[in-house]
Amino acid sequence: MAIVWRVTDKQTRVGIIDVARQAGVSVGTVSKALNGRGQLRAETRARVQAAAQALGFVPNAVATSLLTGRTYTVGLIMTDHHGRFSLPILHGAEDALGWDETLAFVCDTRDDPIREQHYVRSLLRRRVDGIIVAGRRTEPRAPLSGTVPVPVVYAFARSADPADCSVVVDEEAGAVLAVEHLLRTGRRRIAHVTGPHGHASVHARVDGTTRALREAGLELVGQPWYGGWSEVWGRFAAAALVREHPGVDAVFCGSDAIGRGVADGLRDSGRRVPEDIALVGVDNWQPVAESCRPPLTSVDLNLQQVGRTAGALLLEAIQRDATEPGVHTVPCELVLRSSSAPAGA
Amino acid sequence: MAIVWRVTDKQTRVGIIDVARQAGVSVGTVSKALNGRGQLRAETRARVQAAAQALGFVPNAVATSLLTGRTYTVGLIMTDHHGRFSLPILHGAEDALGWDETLAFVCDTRDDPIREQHYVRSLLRRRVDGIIVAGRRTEPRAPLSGTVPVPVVYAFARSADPADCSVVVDEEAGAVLAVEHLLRTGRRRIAHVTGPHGHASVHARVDGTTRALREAGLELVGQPWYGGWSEVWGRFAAAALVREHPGVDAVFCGSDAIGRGVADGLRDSGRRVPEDIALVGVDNWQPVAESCRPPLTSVDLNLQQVGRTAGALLLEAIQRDATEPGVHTVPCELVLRSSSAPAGA
DNA sequence: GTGAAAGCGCTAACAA
DNA sequence: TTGTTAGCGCTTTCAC
Repeated sequence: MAIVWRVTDKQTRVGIIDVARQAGVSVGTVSKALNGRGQLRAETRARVQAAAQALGFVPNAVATSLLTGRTYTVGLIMTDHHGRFSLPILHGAEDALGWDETLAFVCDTRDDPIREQHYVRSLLRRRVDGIIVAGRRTEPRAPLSGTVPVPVVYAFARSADPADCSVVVDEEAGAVLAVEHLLRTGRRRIAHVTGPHGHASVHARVDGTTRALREAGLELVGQPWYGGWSEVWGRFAAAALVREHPGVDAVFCGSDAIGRGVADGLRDSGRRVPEDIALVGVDNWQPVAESCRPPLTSVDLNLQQVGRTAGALLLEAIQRDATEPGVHTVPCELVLRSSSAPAGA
Repeated sequence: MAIVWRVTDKQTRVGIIDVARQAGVSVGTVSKALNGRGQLRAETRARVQAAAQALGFVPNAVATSLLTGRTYTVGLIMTDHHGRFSLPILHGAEDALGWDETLAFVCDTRDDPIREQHYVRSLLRRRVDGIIVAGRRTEPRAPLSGTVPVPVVYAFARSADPADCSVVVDEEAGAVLAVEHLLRTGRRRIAHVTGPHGHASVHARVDGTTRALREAGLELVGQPWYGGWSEVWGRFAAAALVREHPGVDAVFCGSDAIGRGVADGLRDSGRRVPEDIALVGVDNWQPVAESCRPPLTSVDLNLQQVGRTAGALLLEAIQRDATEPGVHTVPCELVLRSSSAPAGA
């Protein structure tokens, strides 16, 4: 970080001294007046405020931070460059942290651990009050490396260290939600088309699916169909599925993209959605779920709520100067669209 | 902004004084050693560095900023909450500004001018070196309100004030690119299905389309089809289009979503893409363009380049303490996929 | 009710 | 080659 010493620092910026001079008081008085502290005559307070206003005074938060040790900034480390997971988390965090109080540095690691380390150092040099680490996948991730003397909350992807504070989505319960909905609307022969073997999300959703079915005294139709996260995979799987299990009357899909692919594949195979086969996806990713034919019922991961919770935990940790360890879970929500309307309807 | 006065400020944080003590030198020497300035014996420099290392010293950028007047931070104001436009811009800007030097505060205005004003104030209080304002639509937008004593660069949506510095995409040239490609691959009866009347993007693309056709001595098939940005609109338009103009052999679509809808609509109407009708979209939005059947050729808006240019201009403005006024234009690029393969292929 | 002064952590001039 | 010191802009204690 090359430091440029400003030879002719623009003295145009008005400081508290200027306000003091203008108002005919001392800097201490200005500080008290502007921050509503201390015992001041109302008239004085008003005079100072008028002076600040007139001069266009903008307090220098850098100086305040140096003094108080708090910067009212946080770092958000994200690993999904498209922001589909991290932006909702950011919004939720802003809500919890007070968007008009705390500003967030957003750092996209582009999945490079070196880059991540650089960003953490950068954030710590700038004395952020805390850090939120937003994941792209839900497998536990390695905690930030090195000593991090500020609170850290992991969001979406939990930290592998249980002593850290993490906020995650209850993906298994989300799958249960989906399957129970299908059962409630009269479906009995339910298949599951999902993403790649080896993804934590995939397994959580498989577990939830089989559990919900078992509790209803049913079994999954066939094995889970593991593949990719893409529509192409969904289309392919749908064709194969109806060939192997012609009696299937519902498919719970591991993502909205898969769900949309399945919808198209089923239509190509001459099946009607939802009349013959009902569909539920995961993500509630609007551009996909709403363009699907028919629009796709989907499990919303509640990412904004994840962000809100993470923000709230971080705030508490900052104020108490200690992080609440453990994994905090946020429930999913089912968003109904026409792909899962009862067969009779 | 409530200030919390830390009664027991954690003295655990090691400062330059601690390093000085540890290394047996003065703070001035530590500063020089760590920043590679001044004339120091190599041995001293090494000793100081070792001490800093041992103590886990992380320099306090807040103090440096207070002194030098530069924070090495910028604000990114975004208005598209999903980040489809602003995140690529952010990435480009990071590249130009040096991601290991400058950190960005990301502020989502959620399309609320009040909120925007708050954010600007917040950024200015924190003494950001500059601000990038990323738009969601390409109509000129109102400049940031109030006095902004740092350089501002508008990206994607230009500022309505020509004295401001803006970086925009040459959307009209993008349309020309698309149409010329269709012409080059043997198409002659080209239609245009696009978004809502009244959007600057829509008009730029219509203009580019008609210009390219005129230059080839051709005319658009029918009128431009104005509608929405959605796939649903694309599907609807495609059906109507082939009814009204059965001879059409290509459609330039105002967005990838529209393009994908058109692809589906054409297939439903018994037309083959690209054999009977070629398709080109705009945005090069991967999830849509690649899932399209067939994958959609698309005009890439080069948003990352927009961000890079904006970042470079901002950096220059920061260093020279003056913004280069005017509108800087970034060209589009055509990304070929199978939807526009020659009819013969 | 208001002013004076110390000091947050650091850098750069200047003195030694 | 190294140490000393002033001061960035602000807040708070303490004296008045």
